[in-house]
Amino acid sequence: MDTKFNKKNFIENFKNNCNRVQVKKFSKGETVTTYIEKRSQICIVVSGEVDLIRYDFNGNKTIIGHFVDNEIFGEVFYPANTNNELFAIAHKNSEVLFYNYDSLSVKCKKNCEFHKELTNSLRQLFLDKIVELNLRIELLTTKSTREKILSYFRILSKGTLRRTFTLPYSYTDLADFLSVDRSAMMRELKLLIDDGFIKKNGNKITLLY
Amino acid sequence: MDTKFNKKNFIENFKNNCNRVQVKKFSKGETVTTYIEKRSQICIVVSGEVDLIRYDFNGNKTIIGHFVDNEIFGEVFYPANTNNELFAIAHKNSEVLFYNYDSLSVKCKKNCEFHKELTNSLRQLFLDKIVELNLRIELLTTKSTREKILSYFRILSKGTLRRTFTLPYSYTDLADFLSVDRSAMMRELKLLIDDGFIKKNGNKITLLY
DNA sequence: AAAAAACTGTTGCATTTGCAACAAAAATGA
DNA sequence: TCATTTTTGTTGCAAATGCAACAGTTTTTT
Repeated sequence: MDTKFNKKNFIENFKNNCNRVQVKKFSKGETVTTYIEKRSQICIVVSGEVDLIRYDFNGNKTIIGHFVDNEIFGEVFYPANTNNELFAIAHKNSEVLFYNYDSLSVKCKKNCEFHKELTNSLRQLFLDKIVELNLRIELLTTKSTREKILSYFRILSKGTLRRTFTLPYSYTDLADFLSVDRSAMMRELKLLIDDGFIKKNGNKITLLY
Repeated sequence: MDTKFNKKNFIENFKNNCNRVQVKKFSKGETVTTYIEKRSQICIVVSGEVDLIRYDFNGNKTIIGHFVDNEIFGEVFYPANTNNELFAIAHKNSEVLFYNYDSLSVKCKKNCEFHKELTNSLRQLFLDKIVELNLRIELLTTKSTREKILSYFRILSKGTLRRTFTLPYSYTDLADFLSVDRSAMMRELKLLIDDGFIKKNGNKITLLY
């Protein structure tokens, strides 16, 4: 993915220079946005971590997304006719940048450089998001917990070019990401160790296959 | 989703006027692209249907995507470090438009209007794709086959504003889309009928909840 | 019009998975 | 530093799900 601009720099500049954006701070546990109003709002994590939480028909709570540095999220990325209530909640103290997708083509008062760049940059951010979502779908569409785990580990291994790597999630969050029951996942991890597929030391994993 | 341009018209114009794109025809069963080379290639279904097929580590075949009119697909939307082999196969006789994402910013020889529009339009196509992928992830992250089915049916019902609607997939394809075993899904459908949640008449479903 | 291919519908059975529950360890924060 | 919260690790059990297999329809192709 030859990203033709530096995402971090871009967002930093944008945040400091353009008066059409807002940056707000949230304490851990606070609601960042509700996915009910502001349909055209795009959010970017400037610092911290934000969870996307679903309360379904029966009131069950599931973490369906987890956003960190420079990731985009917001209701604009979700279909209007969903059944569920979605909430973006600060997982840690966080800073989030907001702006309206609608206002993209309009010049801001400062006539800032960043609006000119925005169209191209946003396309790249969108593409990155698609890649990320397709990756997740690849994992979610495997048939077994074992395959989900192994596929994910193989991806991490390829990404780092190492057989040993550190998990970017806690085991609790990993279970959410893979959409499996945590205890079932832990059980399967133990079986994978017993069967000689992996080694596990805290949140460090070694692939042995 | 206030799409600010007509997708169908846009693609039709693009196809006819810009000499940087190629449109090729494929017979049912032919390989459209392999997701191994041409990393920067974007594909659009002009007519027909294209399946995205995964052969995993163990050689199991799964249909992980299904593209129809004007949908975009291609290797550029997939992470480079995937474990699996992906193939786009024509599900019916199809026409597919190809062009390079790289060449986006370059003017074509005709200096065509469509290249000027392309950036904005593509951003919208990307956004549509994100929405579609998020919808699928919503379904895939429910805990049970019953919830997957009901959630999807509720979405179709809301989309059409009708309690009775026609499924856009065959039951075989629906099972793939929801990533459940077909026979297990059929069993669950019967239970949903017995429990009075739905009625089913061929590929027409009525929600009763 | 006949043959082939794809799809629907169904079932028994084995396995996988989720759920509930709890103790111990680690991390957080007041 | 002590108390609280979060995470990890584990297990028995019940329920959900995948798999295999096959017959009957429907659709497509020749």
